[in-house]
Amino acid sequence: MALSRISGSGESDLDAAPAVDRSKRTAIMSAATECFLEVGFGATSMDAIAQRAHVSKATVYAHFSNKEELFGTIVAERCRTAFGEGSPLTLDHPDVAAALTAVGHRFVDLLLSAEALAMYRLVVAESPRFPEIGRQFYAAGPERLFEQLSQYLTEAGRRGWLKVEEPRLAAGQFLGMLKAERFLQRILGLAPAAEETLQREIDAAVAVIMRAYAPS
Amino acid sequence: MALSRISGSGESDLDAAPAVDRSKRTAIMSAATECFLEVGFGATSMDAIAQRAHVSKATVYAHFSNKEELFGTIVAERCRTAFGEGSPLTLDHPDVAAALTAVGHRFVDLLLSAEALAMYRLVVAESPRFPEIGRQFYAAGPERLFEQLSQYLTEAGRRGWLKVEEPRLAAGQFLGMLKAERFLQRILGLAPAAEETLQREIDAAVAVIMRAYAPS
DNA sequence: GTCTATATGAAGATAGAC
DNA sequence: GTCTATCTTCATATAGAC
Repeated sequence: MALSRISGSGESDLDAAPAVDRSKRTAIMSAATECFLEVGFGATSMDAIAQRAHVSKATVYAHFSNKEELFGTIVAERCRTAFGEGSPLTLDHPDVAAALTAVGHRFVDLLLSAEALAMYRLVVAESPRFPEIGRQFYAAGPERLFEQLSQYLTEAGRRGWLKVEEPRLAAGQFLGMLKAERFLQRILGLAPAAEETLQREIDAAVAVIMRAYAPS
Repeated sequence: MALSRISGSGESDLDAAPAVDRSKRTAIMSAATECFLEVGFGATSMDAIAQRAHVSKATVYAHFSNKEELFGTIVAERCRTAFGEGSPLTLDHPDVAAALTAVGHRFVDLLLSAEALAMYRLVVAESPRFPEIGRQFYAAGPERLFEQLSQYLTEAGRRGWLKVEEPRLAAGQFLGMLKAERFLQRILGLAPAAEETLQREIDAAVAVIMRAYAPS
């Protein structure tokens, strides 16, 4: 947790006056992020945010005109950073099964992390009220992952390691198999599965893909 | 929907004994269900429920001691009924691919229905506050489906139609492949996929299972 | 049980001093 | 910009008549 460093998309070299401002603004966003992720939009009060940020409520309103804007700003910021900027998924590995296994582990770890679960819950709950955040979330997270894996599968197909006619679809199948059950169980608050169970499921998903898309 | 049938000046023709009480309670539950599914727990006011049920707010409190109890009652009731009592998934078909395709269609249709999406969103959003509903939802919905499909795969394996060592896992893989992307896109408010796209994905998922678990 | 009317409190947002 | 104090709205919940 503890997202302490929040700056906009650019480096503002003008750090003369807004020095204090920045620090308060950062504290507010940090506090608000925690509150929203913990109890959701509706149950988070501006009082609670101000209190956690060690700031008066009026100061919060000096930086964000209302609760919706604060929420939107935070989720947008979170979408840009939470999924990793570069995502160095080096998929040049010659062993397809090993590469898929590595991707699978990374995916499952990310997906089942407490922060990802909280973020997902928040976006799902509020996307009807804030249609934009659903779009942003999907584009920043799942979409990019699908795209990366899809490109890898395309390349693997080109080299004859696999026989995939629709890489995008195959990528969805692989990630879907990994997500199955476990994510749903966690998001609904059921007891988490054992580590070795997850390991087995990743291996099984890889095996299915390898068999189903084996070059004839 | 809108079960709210209010007999105006005391003309209860066909109804005999528990007329008044039941009818109000039913109207309240029906109205509350609609409200909760539409805007969620937090954004639903008891005033709105009373108004939609054509009942005073005090009457609502005469039947349910508070908002939480009303919510819990409704979701529990919904979990029991929404997923179908019998679920006549007749999986005795000799053609495995056809059977899986049928299951796939049913699953996808249910999953992408407006009501299922609303219910899912509600449960996901509120399960931290109401831990019990997450459990109930999973047991009544996904768990039963997994179990049914798992039993079918077990039987198919026994008859030599497939070679599945872990039916539960394979069931999860199949349903996970079907759920991939589309459900997420819908739950996040993105544009729905074309019908033919869904059809293709179901066929592709069936094909993967058939190839991966083909008897050697 | 059901209604009208109201108590109580919480939360979003603002006024005005510094 | 930042604070304290306050306004205003609205939602939960209840009181009391019928």
